[in-house]
Amino acid sequence: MTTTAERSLASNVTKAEAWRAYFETTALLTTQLEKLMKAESGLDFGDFNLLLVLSETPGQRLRLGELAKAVAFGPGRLTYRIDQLVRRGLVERRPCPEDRRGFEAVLTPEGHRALRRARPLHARHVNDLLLDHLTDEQAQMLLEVFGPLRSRLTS
Amino acid sequence: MTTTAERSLASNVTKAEAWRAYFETTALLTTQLEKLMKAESGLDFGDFNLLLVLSETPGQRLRLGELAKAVAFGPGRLTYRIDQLVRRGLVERRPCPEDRRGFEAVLTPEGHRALRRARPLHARHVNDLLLDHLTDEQAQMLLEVFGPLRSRLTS
DNA sequence: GTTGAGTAGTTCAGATTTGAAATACCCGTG
DNA sequence: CACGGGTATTTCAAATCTGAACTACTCAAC
Repeated sequence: MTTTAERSLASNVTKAEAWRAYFETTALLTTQLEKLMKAESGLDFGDFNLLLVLSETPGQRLRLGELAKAVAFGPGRLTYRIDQLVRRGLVERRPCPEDRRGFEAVLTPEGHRALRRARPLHARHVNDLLLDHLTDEQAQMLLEVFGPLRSRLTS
Repeated sequence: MTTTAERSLASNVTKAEAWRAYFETTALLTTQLEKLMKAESGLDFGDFNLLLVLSETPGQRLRLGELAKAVAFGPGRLTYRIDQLVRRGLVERRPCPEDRRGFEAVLTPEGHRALRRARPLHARHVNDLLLDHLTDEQAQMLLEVFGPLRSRLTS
């Protein structure tokens, strides 16, 4: 027979294993993806995600704070990264009219081109490493797990 | 009617969304976990994982290279981190008898204690942030997705 | 045993990240 | 309009990470 306590214990064991698998594998996955991306396009993961977020926003512009939240960067890190992108001409830093404390990052045409070049590489690697190995149900489940989690963590 | 092409397109869209949710949420999650861990125990994520891996190994010792693989650290990074841990007395670096090029990291009693202290904190946060929100089926699925992926990436 | 290709770890310089101030501005209240 | 607490971003030093040499050793072939 299986008691409630035993069932809940078994569940916790599975959950612990799930955490380990998820956590350790994610480290491997992002490491490898990062390496591939940096080697093949000139954009590392951080660059790519910043440009991606910008590209999806109306006017391809975003307040620095919003951008920071979107990619989970602290303020110092964001300033540094944006400086880098500005120096490379992929992004413009422009003072914000409504709030003189603020700035917005604007995707430049170069930035757009760089993103366009990098995107298929990125997609290919993500497919190769992860998505092609997922059933539709698994993908659905990932969405159901991480979507709500994102809201919870963001709020 | 739904053609094969349309179905596969829909599937790819879901998969792309799943990737975004997974990837972005993981960044948020690890950031917050890192912050909580560092604040409450003296161990950050890297320390914790190194000690954890060591603690699970027979004799609580492991060749540096193995350890590096286990936590997905490059060689320079591992040397740096192990130095840190040695300095704090949590790990001992000991020459390897069978191979004079090599060293093994050994968990010290202090290291064991530090891990013992940190573990419940870690578990609590992981539960709060993620595991408590998962159904058993979802946990099972995470295991089924990331377990094989780990093997694939490790090999 | 000498040579030479390969492996384990370290070192070092440069790049990036962190965390804690510092600066400039916003906004509500008196 | 002056005050003061809050927000947006930058700055700076210290910590950490990366990648490319470099050192010391192994192992197999000659």
